[in-house]
Amino acid sequence: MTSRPTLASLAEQLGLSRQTVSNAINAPERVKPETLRRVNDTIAATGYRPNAAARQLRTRRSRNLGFRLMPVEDGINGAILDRFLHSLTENLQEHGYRVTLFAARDDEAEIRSYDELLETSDLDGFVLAGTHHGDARSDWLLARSVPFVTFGRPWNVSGDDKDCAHSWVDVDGRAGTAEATNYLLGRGHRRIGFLGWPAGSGVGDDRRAGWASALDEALTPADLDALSVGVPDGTRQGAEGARLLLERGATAVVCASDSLALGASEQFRAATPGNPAAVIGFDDTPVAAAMGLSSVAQPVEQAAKEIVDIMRHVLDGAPDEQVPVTHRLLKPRLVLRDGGGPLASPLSS
Amino acid sequence: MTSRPTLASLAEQLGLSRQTVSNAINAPERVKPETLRRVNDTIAATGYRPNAAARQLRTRRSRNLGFRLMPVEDGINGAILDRFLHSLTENLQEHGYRVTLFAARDDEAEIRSYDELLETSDLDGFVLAGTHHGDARSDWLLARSVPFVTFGRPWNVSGDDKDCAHSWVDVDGRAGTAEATNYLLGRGHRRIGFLGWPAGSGVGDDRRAGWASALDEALTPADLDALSVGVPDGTRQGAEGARLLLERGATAVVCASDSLALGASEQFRAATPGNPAAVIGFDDTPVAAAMGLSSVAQPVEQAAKEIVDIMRHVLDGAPDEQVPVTHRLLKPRLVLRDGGGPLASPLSS
DNA sequence: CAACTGTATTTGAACGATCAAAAGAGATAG
DNA sequence: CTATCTCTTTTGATCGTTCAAATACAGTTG
Repeated sequence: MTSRPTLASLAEQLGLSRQTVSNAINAPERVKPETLRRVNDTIAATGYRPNAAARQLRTRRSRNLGFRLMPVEDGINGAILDRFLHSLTENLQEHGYRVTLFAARDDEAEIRSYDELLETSDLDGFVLAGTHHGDARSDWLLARSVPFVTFGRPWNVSGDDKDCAHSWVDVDGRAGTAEATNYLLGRGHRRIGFLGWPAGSGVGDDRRAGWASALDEALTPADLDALSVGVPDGTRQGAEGARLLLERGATAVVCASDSLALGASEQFRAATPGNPAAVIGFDDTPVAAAMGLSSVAQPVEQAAKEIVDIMRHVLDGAPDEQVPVTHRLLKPRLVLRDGGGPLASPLSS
Repeated sequence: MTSRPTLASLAEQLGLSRQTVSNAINAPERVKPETLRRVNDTIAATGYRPNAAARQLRTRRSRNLGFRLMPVEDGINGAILDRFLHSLTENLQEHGYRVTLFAARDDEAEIRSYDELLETSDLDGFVLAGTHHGDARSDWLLARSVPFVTFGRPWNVSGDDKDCAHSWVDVDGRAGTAEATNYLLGRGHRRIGFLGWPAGSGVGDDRRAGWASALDEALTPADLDALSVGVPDGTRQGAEGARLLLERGATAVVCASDSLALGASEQFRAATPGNPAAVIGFDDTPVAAAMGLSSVAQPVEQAAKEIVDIMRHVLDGAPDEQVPVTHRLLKPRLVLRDGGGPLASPLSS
């Protein structure tokens, strides 16, 4: 066994030239079928693999995409990004791409990283999670026409998604909370509260809107107003908010996150012992599963797949081809559990 | 603004040769101080960054390490790997290394990935999580003398770590459960149970051993035997196991995971209403934090740092220098919380 | 038969860095 | 004055691939 085979060594072995072997790999249609077969045979026999660095040097493509790891926050909601990242990696891998991670404390540091990673030319593009409108990061990338797709809408103030200059894939939170609310309506609840975050966050307001739309006919605007509470994310805050909602006569609650739902569920169970809590969370995190909490599940695997599709379109397309900006809104799925904590009996439905 | 600066363009600008500029970057001591200053100035002025691909092609180093994303399991314990990965990325980044992710369904597929990633020569080494003795992966990597460090001991049957042929960093689970048990002893508990997994898993047995050693004097062997329960990981199983322990007179319990602890805590609270549950989990996952559960925290950040240190030693050292195999066992930390779920009152200690 | 067509293959250069060895400039010694 | 040594800088080759253009060859065509 000598050294690793290269194009040149293969070519010599076959009595061909480098370039023909190269063509057999990258542009098979240019090569005579008979030759192609011979080349493929020896490639298989020798286990030849093109050297990534050499290829990258010449083509200026690394088949590597960057993903920024967000600072670990509460970790409950972080779990969903974990699943996303996993799925992203798998999907990209199938198409010969890889994910390179990088960490950054804030958006500014993230941009510095972009610069660095692009300058050394080892990344072809980026996948961003959680952009906001006027996001310095997307602006920076757009200005340099670096390929990127975001998981999450930019939430531009105008509310008009059409003018967004970059592709994104997101989950329709509004549809999710609407479905959750409708489910509770179907179970006979009327005074269904919404436990979310302080107004102003795109995601939060969207989720609230779904709840409000579902109750549009069942409740008066005044009631809607009373039954909507906004608190910072967290279990304790969730319990606090739920207490308020209970005081205002809520018999069920739809939450903007599983953290909130966890706190709320505890509060509801304490208030109405014996009854399974009519609390629905968001994100279907492992905690929700462990606690038997119903929750709205984001189809992160599908999101990752769609993002990869868009990316491939951009990266594998002809160099000058102008790929249209794509926006995809995915429907979440309501996952029903007994809702009463790990030991509660199943719903008698 | 023309095109990206290269060594050659810098050299021309300075009236020097490529190699001198290269030396200024990679071996400053070989360059006259005055020249070095001039070079550094123009590097700063032009924002020059060496092209990673070209460098990689020549040096056969990518400054990229591979990390396999495990299949998402329960996600509760997955959170700890998430933190680890984050810290790993940050630490490597500080030293000019990057993390490339890849997914694999099983060990065999993982090995195929190694092969692929190494052949195309874009990875310098790997960081593995969760190895076991006789692990095909570590054997494969060792046989090819690919640099790698594992997070987790290989748990070889002999129990003798000394003969392990590769470097690892791990957390001393035994010390963790011992500390937890001692804490409960200090609080007046005597019949302290252990809720773990079925015997046979290295990690699980290690954690059980810590509990047993702390109770060595307080309990008879028979009691120890009765107060140790092994069940598959999960909240429901934890509750089930805790029921058993309560029947056998346990007043407190140390668990091998937060999932188990979560179920146990629920069970204990139901059995002794009013009292905060004397349940201690393991891993200090977000769930534990959210539920106010005490737990043994693994210093994953430190583990990541140590792993990076070892890796740097191997990769940045002289090519022929034989780096000694390193084993590091880190002490976990007991994180105390009220233990009574999100709404329970704090301990009246 | 010369001129054209199209297909299949080859050649030389380039990508941007580093390695190995040579060369130039001073200093020191014999 | 030459030889030797050290310090600094330069030269030419090389890593393995792809690009752009050239070549070879067979088949049409007027």
